[in-house]
Amino acid sequence: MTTDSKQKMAPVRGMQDLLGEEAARFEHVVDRFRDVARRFGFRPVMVPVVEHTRVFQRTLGETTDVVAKEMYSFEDRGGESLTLRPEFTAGIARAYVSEGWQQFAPLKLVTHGPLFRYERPQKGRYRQFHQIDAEVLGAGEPAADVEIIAFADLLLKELGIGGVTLQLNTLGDAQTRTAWRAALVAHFSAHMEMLSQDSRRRLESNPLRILDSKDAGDQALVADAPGIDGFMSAEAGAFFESVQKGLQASGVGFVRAARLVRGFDYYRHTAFEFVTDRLGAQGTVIGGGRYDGLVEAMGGPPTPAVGWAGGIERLMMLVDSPVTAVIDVAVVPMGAAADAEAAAILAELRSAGLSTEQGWRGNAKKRMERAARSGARVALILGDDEVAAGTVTVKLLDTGAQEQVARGDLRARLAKLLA
RNA sequence: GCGGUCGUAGCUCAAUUGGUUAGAGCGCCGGUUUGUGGUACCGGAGGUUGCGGGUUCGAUCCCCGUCGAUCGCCCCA
Repeated sequence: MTTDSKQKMAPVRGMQDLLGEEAARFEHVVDRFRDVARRFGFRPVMVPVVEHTRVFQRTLGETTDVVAKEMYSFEDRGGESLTLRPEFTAGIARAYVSEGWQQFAPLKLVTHGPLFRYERPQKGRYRQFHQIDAEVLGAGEPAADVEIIAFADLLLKELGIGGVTLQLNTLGDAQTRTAWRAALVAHFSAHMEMLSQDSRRRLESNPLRILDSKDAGDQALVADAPGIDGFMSAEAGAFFESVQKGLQASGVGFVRAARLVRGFDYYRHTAFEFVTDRLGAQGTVIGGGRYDGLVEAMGGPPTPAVGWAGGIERLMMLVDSPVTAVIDVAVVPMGAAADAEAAAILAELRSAGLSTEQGWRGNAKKRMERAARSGARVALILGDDEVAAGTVTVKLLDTGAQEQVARGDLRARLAKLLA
């Protein structure tokens, strides 16, 4: 690439490098996710980043944008079509089938990692993005829906994210959804000339989507479109009722969003989104629902399932308290004898569970500067005098107070100071 | 994929309606102090103004293209 020789190296479009506070916030989101997952009894699952292209084609529905134009697909050296995963659910369902995980059902699983979609990047929307993901496989009870939504709700609380609303809806069972969909198509077809260009296309591909069109003209039509409640089967109605009662009992606040639908074909019953108005056009922070037909479509046994995914980049933008890495102790050795002693002290403190740092270069001033900047609470100054006397100078960096501590008493003294 | 705005040092931004050698703060490196930080003072490095082309005596500034960022649409976490 001779034309690139002058050009600075840059990340691929829509992919980003994170360092410092941003990287720390990313980790913070994942840490809280793991902790809350543990409390809800979810177990980790690992699935590949790459799948056979047909895994996503079959499950996402041929007409969705993700499959039609957003997949990172390529041929490997054997000529097989592979795809970088654009979402988690399909891969997990595939694993459930190919690994015979039905023997463990019901399974409560969590995972997180990178996903890829070839889209126009925007704030909170990237070509490589990251999600946290939770799934319950093999449970058709509304209590599973309640539990997994409560999980997301508690996570948002633990992250201190306010101003997020849980929007809840149902798509009913297969009959309900089919009947409702037919009624919507009839309604919108009757007013075809008033529909926006986009919505005319949706009428073919995904009529439910017209319901949350942002076009003002469409919204007028949507206002008197038939609601799902008129088509709900008794079973589907009872299911939704049960989910709502469970959420209320769990203290999870929500609003009914009758226009909320899901893009993917395999959703049934519960659909939900945690939305915010702080991220521009990308309002959804966590979204999910029930997908009872998916595993069967993958060639597995009929398996009810419910899950959600949350965008880590979006969540980190809403975490307002920055989390900074903290070092307990910074060691400042001066001179060759001190270097050896410092290595011994570092090994000891690290084994004892303290986070430690040491100045590698510069005079005492430079090393103290770095020690202060590392965020350390205590500096250990170690020179020829201390080595000879078998002591360490312990300095509290916030007050500046310092004292001589015998080498053998160091750990006990530090434990007291850092408590 | 479509439309709007933007692109100057590592970062945040200046540069009078097109005019000498493109500046500042922060950060970085060094010094005042080769055993003491968060303050102060002094000095230094660092830019083909995203990239390519055009107009002009002359372009950071005007025009076109391209790449990237950003906002909205589509779709979605």
